[in-house]
Amino acid sequence: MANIQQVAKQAGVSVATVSRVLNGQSTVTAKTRIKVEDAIKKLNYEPSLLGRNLRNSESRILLILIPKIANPFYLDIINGIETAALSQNYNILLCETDSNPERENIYFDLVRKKMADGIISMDPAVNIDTLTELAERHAIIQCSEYSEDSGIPYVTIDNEEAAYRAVKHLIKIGHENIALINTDEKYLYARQRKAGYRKALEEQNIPVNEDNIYYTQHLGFEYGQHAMKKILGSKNRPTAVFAVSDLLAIGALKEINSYGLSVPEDIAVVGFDKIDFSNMTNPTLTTIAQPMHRMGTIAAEMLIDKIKGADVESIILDHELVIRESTSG
Amino acid sequence: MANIQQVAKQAGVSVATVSRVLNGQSTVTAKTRIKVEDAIKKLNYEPSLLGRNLRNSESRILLILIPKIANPFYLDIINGIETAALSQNYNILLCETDSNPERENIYFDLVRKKMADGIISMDPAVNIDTLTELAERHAIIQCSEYSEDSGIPYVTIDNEEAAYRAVKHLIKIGHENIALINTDEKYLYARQRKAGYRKALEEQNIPVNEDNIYYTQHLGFEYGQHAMKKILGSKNRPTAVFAVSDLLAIGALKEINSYGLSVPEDIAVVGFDKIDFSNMTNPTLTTIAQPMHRMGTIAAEMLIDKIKGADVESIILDHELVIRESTSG
DNA sequence: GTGAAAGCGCTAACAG
DNA sequence: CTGTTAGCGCTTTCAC
Repeated sequence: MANIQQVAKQAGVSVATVSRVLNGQSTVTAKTRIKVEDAIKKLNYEPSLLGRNLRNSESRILLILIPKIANPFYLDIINGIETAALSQNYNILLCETDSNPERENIYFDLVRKKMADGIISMDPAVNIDTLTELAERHAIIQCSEYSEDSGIPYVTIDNEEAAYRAVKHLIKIGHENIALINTDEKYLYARQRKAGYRKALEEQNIPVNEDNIYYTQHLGFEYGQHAMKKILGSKNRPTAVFAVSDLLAIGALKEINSYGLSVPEDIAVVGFDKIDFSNMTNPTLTTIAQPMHRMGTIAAEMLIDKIKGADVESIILDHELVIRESTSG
Repeated sequence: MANIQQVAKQAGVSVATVSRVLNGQSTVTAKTRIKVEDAIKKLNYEPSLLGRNLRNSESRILLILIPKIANPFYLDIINGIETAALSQNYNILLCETDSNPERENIYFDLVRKKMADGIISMDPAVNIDTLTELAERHAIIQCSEYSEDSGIPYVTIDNEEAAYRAVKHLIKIGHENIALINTDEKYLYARQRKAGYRKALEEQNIPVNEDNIYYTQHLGFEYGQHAMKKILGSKNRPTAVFAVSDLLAIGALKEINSYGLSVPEDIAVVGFDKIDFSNMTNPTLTTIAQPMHRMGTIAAEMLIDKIKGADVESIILDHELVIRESTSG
């Protein structure tokens, strides 16, 4: 494997000149350039990023922190990040924390040790104190889930407003007894979406019944199934369900079917996220669409700006209610 | 940000000694060690991997090449790879090629330029010539999908045998008119699974009807739906379907439901892969389980061995037929 | 327009 | 047991 010295010798120039050609600097004569390019070709030379990165004190690697790769919610965001990153010559390291602090720390270490230039955190369970501390000396952006107090710039949607619209839609088509399947309120989005649910009900003077609010520990499909089982067994069975994630909603859907009831005739269902599978269920799922891809590209651009030393402002993006079969007979 | 020199000065020792402490070498006095550790703490020092990696001529990064992150098939394998990699202090760069040669080349360049130490390729659409050429100078392992000719070590299952068992199961429960939903035969696994399908039929003297074999361009859900639509419209409607991927099978399931027929009463369905969602459908899907996680850890271990210069042998792992509702009324 | 030389931060061979 | 020093491969000033 040739290095820059051997190329220089082969071309009969100095390493500085080879470096100039490599970096496309225009201060090189056409003639010299050709000589160098020939030598590169002849030796099959590839510049080492290890050398370059050390010299430039950068790794050109971006960390993405997510709790679970398996959660389809992140897919489009990741794609957006990747597109933006690649276009600026950055690569992304996808880090699944599994909500495990040890794993998280392995990845934090990567930026502490300069193997990564910055972090996009999408993990609701991230240790926000450590993240905040890290943000003092490193570039960090929060995406989707965030903590206002941390002072770390974020890009997200208005979760309260989105949940409000979802529930308002259910009310508009005639429902009053609406259950909420929420996750643990330690997560900001859970609190925000619940607030939206409350707001929609209260606005129509429908009393908020705490018994109608169900909490799950995780976002998995089975948890939605489980919550729905409880709902179906309750005394005053709701006629509609709003779940704070599609995965939960799809679980609910399945449980309703197994129970012998129909969606939306007996019970209407609304999800949140518009994951791919929300279109594959029977019936298809009414849900809230977030501009995932855009959120990703914006997060990446914010991060890269921050790495370059720029000041970066938080952004709130638009969302959309997608009405499908699960709320329209 | 302190460097090793400043730590050495602070501790009143040489950089070599600091390096020894960092790397846990036992040739350092307890007293000196303490001095160094104190200095490290005091300066909040973190060793730079950029420097270390250049010096060691390694990046400790492993590339994983997959066509689509969104394909749930890869999730567990990736998890397995990650577990094995992390335990040996490697990190993984998840590379989605989108079956796009340009993207692929960006990632290949990463190993050419020493920013990655090796590749685990799971992309059936990979440019095998380039990969083979790359394998001359770099560590590469094929996982799941492979090319025998390339000479690159692989870990996979016996696709023909697995498909054979799946179809045999359908025959055993009474089916004779069995359709196959396959993908493009440019992929080895497609050819192998079809061979298994043939073998099972021929073994029972059931003639193989080419009209019963349907091809899809991609592995997506919609393609399964589409293929099933054709099958339902055929003159001599099959009573069972074997799809070479769960995604296709789930699409077929949905189409059958929309058509007003029942699974498995009217048509039995078998998939392949045992992705998480195969358990969320109604009815749940009979499918072939591959030891994904193990396949991942083995692939990672093979790759790391290869990076270290060892000789590595290909491995074929066991699979399992998981019988669920879609084939048992 | 090109070259010489310093240095990014680290490890390891060698000497003592 | 510890220090001196060379060098991993590259970029970038500073001279000429």
